[in-house]
Amino acid sequence: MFEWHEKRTTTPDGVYRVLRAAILDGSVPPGGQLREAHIAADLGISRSPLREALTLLENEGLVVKVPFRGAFVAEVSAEEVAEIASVRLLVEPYAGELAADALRGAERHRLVKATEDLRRTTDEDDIPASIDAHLQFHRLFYDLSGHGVLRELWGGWETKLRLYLSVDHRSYDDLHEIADDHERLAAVALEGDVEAFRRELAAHFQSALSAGPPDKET
Amino acid sequence: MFEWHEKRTTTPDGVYRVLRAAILDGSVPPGGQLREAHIAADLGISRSPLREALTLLENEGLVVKVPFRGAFVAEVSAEEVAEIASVRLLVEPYAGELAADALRGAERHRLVKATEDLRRTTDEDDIPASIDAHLQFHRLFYDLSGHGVLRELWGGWETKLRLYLSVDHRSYDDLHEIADDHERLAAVALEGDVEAFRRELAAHFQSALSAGPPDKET
DNA sequence: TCGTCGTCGATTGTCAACAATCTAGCCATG
DNA sequence: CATGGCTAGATTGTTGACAATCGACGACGA
Repeated sequence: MFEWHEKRTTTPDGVYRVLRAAILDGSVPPGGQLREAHIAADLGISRSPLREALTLLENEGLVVKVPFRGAFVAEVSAEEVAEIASVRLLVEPYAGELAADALRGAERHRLVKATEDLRRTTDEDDIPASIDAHLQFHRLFYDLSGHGVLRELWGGWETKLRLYLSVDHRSYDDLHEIADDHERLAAVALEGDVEAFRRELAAHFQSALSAGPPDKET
Repeated sequence: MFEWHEKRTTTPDGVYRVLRAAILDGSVPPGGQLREAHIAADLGISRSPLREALTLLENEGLVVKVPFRGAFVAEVSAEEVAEIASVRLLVEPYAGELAADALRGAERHRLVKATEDLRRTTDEDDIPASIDAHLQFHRLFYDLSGHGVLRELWGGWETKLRLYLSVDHRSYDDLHEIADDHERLAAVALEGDVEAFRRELAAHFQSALSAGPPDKET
């Protein structure tokens, strides 16, 4: 039922990665229950390391544990994504500013590659790959900012965003527009124009979210 | 060696709170090792829930676990505090803006109380209480912002800041100045002047950090 | 027929023992 | 005397079994 067939993880926190991958791949649907005994048996390990991995995932916000009820994969709401976007609008331009030197210099090829990947995957309508490329693009600024807290911040958001995007493809109505957005973002980032970066980012969120939430169901 | 004598926590995540309190109280110095068997015996519980609590604390950044070596309480560096400050400078004014309505309205008394607490505790040179009041003051903006992600952000920072402040009192050379800073902060927050808030906050960090790091030891 | 209560099965939380690993001290050796 | 390997103790990681709790099914009574 899971897909660790290749890596055959031993026990430490590789379990964590396996579960995370399974959740993000959609092998376990949001709201679905994660039964410890079953998973532990499948992975050929005991429940202790599994519980540890579940605790990790709970802190990351990917699963919700209810006492004596079990662990369920979280459902990321459009509201939460919007909240994350509102904070990203504040910090991501700063990350871009800090990363500007690296982007213009030795690491420029990574930005170019990320942009090209996003363009190619959207052209091919390869949604999963485009999500990867999309997240990789934004991650770049945090990675190259040389700012540990910023990097940590993005790490906490990326999984949630990936889960949301994997489930909810509505925001991907117009893939080409997304590629356009990011080419403009890359351009202003290279220029080092923080304010323009913020504007482009806001526009990007606008187009993504406007396509987005249909109507509240909860 | 620990101080759960009052609450007599059973087992769930109360262990987590006990350990956290012990670390923040300085009962276990930064860098000190947390031996599972010993702690479990002291608390009268097994190692399983204890390990879970340690995992929680590791994610929170309060302890660092090295495989087969043990768990050690983290040492928060001045650099990390500075990084947190640089991000707070971006998001805290936003939190204040979102909280402005509540602060001017029904929840105004909480801001007044926090400001008074900070003034009183600094006047009395009660350092631990002033740290509480100080953190409580800033937390207020995040709490009242009605923004889940912002609140979560602050929650992740507060423990680290508290640990840093508990150990490193250098930034508390001039307690009165800190009280002054926050009275100005409260004033501009009530006015709803975001840019002024940002300036006051920057000045606050400036005065705190300039007093701060003596010289690198790591 | 509907509501309530008790029991059963399933699942999570906890415990104590076993295996794997690391550090410290000692002894032999160059 | 310094250095290398080795053994012993301590500590963490893992396992399987036991206890506590919850939800659901079914019987009973109004």
